[in-house]
Amino acid sequence: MMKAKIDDVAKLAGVSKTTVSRVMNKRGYLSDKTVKKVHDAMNELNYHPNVVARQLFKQETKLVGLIFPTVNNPFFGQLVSSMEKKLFSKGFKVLIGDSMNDPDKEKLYLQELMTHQVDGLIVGAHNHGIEEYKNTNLPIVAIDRIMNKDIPVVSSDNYLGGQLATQLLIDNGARIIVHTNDPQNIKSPAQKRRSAYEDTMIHNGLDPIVYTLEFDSNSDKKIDSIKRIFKENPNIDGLFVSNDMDAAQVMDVAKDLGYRIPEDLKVVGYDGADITRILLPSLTTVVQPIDKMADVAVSTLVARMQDVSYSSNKILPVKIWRGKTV
Amino acid sequence: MMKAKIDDVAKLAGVSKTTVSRVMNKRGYLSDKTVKKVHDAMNELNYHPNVVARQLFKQETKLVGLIFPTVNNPFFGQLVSSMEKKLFSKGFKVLIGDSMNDPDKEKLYLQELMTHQVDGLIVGAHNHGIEEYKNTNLPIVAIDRIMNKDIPVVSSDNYLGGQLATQLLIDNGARIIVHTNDPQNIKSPAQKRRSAYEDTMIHNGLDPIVYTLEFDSNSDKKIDSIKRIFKENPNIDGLFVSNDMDAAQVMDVAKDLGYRIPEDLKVVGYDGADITRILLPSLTTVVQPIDKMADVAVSTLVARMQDVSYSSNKILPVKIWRGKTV
DNA sequence: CTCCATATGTCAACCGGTTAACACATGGAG
DNA sequence: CTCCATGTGTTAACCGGTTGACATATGGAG
Repeated sequence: MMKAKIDDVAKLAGVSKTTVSRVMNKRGYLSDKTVKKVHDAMNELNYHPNVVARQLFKQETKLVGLIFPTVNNPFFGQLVSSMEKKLFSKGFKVLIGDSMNDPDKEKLYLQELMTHQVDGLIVGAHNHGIEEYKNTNLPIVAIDRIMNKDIPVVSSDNYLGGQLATQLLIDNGARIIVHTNDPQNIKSPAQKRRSAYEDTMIHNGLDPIVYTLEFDSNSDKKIDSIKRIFKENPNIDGLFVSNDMDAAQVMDVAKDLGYRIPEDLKVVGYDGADITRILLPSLTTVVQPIDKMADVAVSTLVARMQDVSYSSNKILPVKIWRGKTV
Repeated sequence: MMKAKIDDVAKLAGVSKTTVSRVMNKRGYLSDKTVKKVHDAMNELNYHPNVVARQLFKQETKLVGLIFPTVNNPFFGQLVSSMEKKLFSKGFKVLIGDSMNDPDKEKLYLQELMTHQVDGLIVGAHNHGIEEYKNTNLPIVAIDRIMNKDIPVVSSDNYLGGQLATQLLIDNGARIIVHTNDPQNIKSPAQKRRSAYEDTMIHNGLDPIVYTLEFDSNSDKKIDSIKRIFKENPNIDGLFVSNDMDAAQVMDVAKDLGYRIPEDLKVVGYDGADITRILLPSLTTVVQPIDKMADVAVSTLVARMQDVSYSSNKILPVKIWRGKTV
């Protein structure tokens, strides 16, 4: 059975298709009687306008591309979900690309989003050196990463967060403090947390000790890396973990090795997403204002689309959530 | 600056636009020299074909609509993420609608997806009585819910899971066992877990005790409902919670009230999503095969799109993950 | 009488890619 | 000589909705 088209609605309503288009777009003079006739015909035919035709004509898709490492993660999941809601309320729908920290996947997704003629992009993936963004000629907002000077960035204060986390450990007596972070080829915001950690440690006359954890949750390789931290630092008494998922894994391994948290080992995580706060409320963590980041990112993108002025670089405040691990 | 069109590529390559189209679609006879000339021109112009025009002509968008309560939740987040990956590998992109268990939102999203001419739908929202699905004439796959006899359903074995969870509590000595569940107007799979719990309790000569928890995480109202469980059942020694997020909250409240888990109170959750397994590994829970559900749902949808045969009702097995809460 | 507002219709081009049908050219096999 | 394969071009219609320009009709105000 054929889908109803505007001509079918026009015929059933006994008006021209121009009139149907006028009713749909609320344009021109229209009597109440005609409007009702058209709506009745649409309902009877179960007519859905084909936005593809409209998109082609208007050169605008009302689609926004979101490129993020994954949504199966508390921080990114909440951020993407929050942005999707805000964009929907402004009449946009989102196409999501999970880049999994793989530059080739990120390029592929970008390519796909370009062919789908998205009206804008919000990019939170952190692969370095993707030159293709330069060529898109699209309004872009970046999350947590500087892409170039023309693209506004929304982030939380990762440096301050790193300072707060490290200082909290020091102030609570920790001295042999290890920091875990992403590989350095991944230009993620966690690198600022590392810088802050290192600066704060040196400032307190302590030795920075950094371990790299790969971005692939729950793999044996990661567990091995975590075990190596304890093996190589038997006197460890503090851990600043660059994200909450890793923090959970680190604590699990620590407990298996006999450490009591926080008596023997104090732990601070990072992100404080809603899911984490419910599933692991005991974790002391640096809380990013995720919903606020989403709000600012969407507002900035819409402002760019409309060529109105916007603030180029937003750094939103973080705060410490005191659980029980420090 | 204008976006390059197929005519621009043709002109730069010195061929006809029909030849460019033949190159893009790998159709007809083409010399290697011509193919190279066209590709070079595309690269030089940074040309992205406009799939909107193609969609209009071919009457196919390669978009799939996903309607789920939310993605900011371990179970749904993993399920949607997994489906998105599988659909992308088959050439589809997804448009997501978060219905938040609100029938009006679900209808609105469905409407929007229809106007975007999605090629199919995977529906995991559980609002009752949305008649509009009947009119879509689209291939639809449902997750965890019977919509009508024509729509294939993919679910895990919620009844068996409920049995296993309840029996595990009983086998480990619990006798005053409470079950928490969604409101009954929400036709979620959790209702089968409730049935199983009730049947298993009665079968063991015990009284079923069910409490309703609203679907809005971390609200004070929910905390109050949880507190009421302990107030009204001072001799409680077992809890079967219908999802892991609620289980975490229930345990948090229980600990605040002085219960030791599992000594004083044994707890079993449900879902076992990857995120939960990392953030709360101690939780004993019924693990759904989320990635397998995603795989089956996508395969079934694609089969429906291609009018090839498929299995109408897939119930996938669950298993118990023994953490430390039982 | 003229002009304006209201109301609806007609016409046709447009958005960008797809593609069928056919034309023309060349070379080789039967 | 005929037919087929290879290679490329031309033409034009199509997908569905949008919309400007203009036409026609009616009624009322100045």
